[in-house]
Amino acid sequence: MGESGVLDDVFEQFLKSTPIFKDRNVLRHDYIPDRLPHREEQIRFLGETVAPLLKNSRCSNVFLYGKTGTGKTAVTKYVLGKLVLKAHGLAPVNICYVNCRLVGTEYKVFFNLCQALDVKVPFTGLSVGEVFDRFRKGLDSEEHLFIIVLDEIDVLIKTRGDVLLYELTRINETLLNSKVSIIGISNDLRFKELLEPRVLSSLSEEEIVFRPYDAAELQNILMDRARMAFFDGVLHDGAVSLCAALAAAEHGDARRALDLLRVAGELAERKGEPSIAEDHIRRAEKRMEHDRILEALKNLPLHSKLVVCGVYLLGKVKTNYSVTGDIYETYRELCSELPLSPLTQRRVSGLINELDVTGLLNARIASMGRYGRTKKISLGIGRSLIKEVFANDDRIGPLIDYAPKCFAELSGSKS
DNA sequence: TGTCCACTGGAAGGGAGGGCTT
DNA sequence: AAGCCCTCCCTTCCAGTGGACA
Repeated sequence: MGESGVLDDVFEQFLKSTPIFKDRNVLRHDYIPDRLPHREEQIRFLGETVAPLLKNSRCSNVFLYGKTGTGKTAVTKYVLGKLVLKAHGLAPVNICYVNCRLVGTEYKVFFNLCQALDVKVPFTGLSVGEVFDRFRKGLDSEEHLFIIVLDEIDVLIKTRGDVLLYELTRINETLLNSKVSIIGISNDLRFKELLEPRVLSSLSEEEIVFRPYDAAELQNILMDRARMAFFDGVLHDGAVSLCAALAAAEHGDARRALDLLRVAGELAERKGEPSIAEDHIRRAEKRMEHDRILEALKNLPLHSKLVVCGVYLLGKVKTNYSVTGDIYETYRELCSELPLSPLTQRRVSGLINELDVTGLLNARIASMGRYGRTKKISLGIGRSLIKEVFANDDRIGPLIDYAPKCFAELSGSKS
């Protein structure tokens, strides 16, 4: 059978199969539904807080916190969406939503704020102070009620300190025509401790806490969405329960629950199966974890890949763990194979820490007494996964079966 | 009990890449 | 074009450290 024959079969099977999805967009996490079950209280509170804008006065700054997938972003977008509709013709309400983690630096946050006001700034080159001044001028050139939503605000503070927030919380003192309110959203509850007291008190004039959903609540949310996403009778009750239970175990993350449901649906669809059962959910879970790691590994910078590759190769020779020094030696060898000039050990040590945070490696510092103090490092993921990704990598591929010279005698004695 | 290893992690600074003002 | 000033990524330097060993 030729390739086109195979494809014909695929398409035919797809067309013949019972349709699963009515509307799969409903399960994406940027979708904001008309109803947000179990968040009525937060919606009302946020609504009450921003309502003064409708009468042309500034609203209090609000600080929302809770773990990922507890509905902070959804509630914010939902309420602000309604507010903008309501304010039309009444008050010059303007909103800028910034995700600090995606945006990255303080500079880029202001860059985004300027764009929201149609103020032109280059994407690099200016001092932060300069961009801030332009933002302020742009803002005050006409009357604005400006709401700044800083999502994942904790990321910004951890990398850059709170200068930005300090400036922003004080900006109203220098504005004549406009008023600014800030909605801060944080996943990290410890975030408040990192903040200067003045900034904290002005930022959290109001506070809203988002508790994790429990399994029953997640189940309601899933049912709600599933009704819109799937055709009737496609989704087994058991599948919903399992999905809710899995997500509840992982700190009540609704986003994850919805992802599971969507992937499970896609698995069933691809197999041409008429319904989604518990087994699909389980397979979806495995699949998502697998994909997540694959993606993370693929997108690593070259030097980080080499470090992971070094740990992988050492793992063949040594059981358990390796230490920084060994990994650095191996890494240097790999560099000279490519060839590529190696980074310093200090930097590699930093890379190892970064990889530890993402979970690709496990690193913990250990003191070996007379034999110094170092990090014990092992792979955080399956070896087959690494081989799979690196074998298809242009630069790393040829190194995947390399035998580190510095540990040749070890590998020899082992085999 | 003190020594001393093999690092760790903070701090400062360099230079590449970018864009500003004049 | 010259002179500045940013950010980002990296290097260099160095004081600090937990615990096995003498």
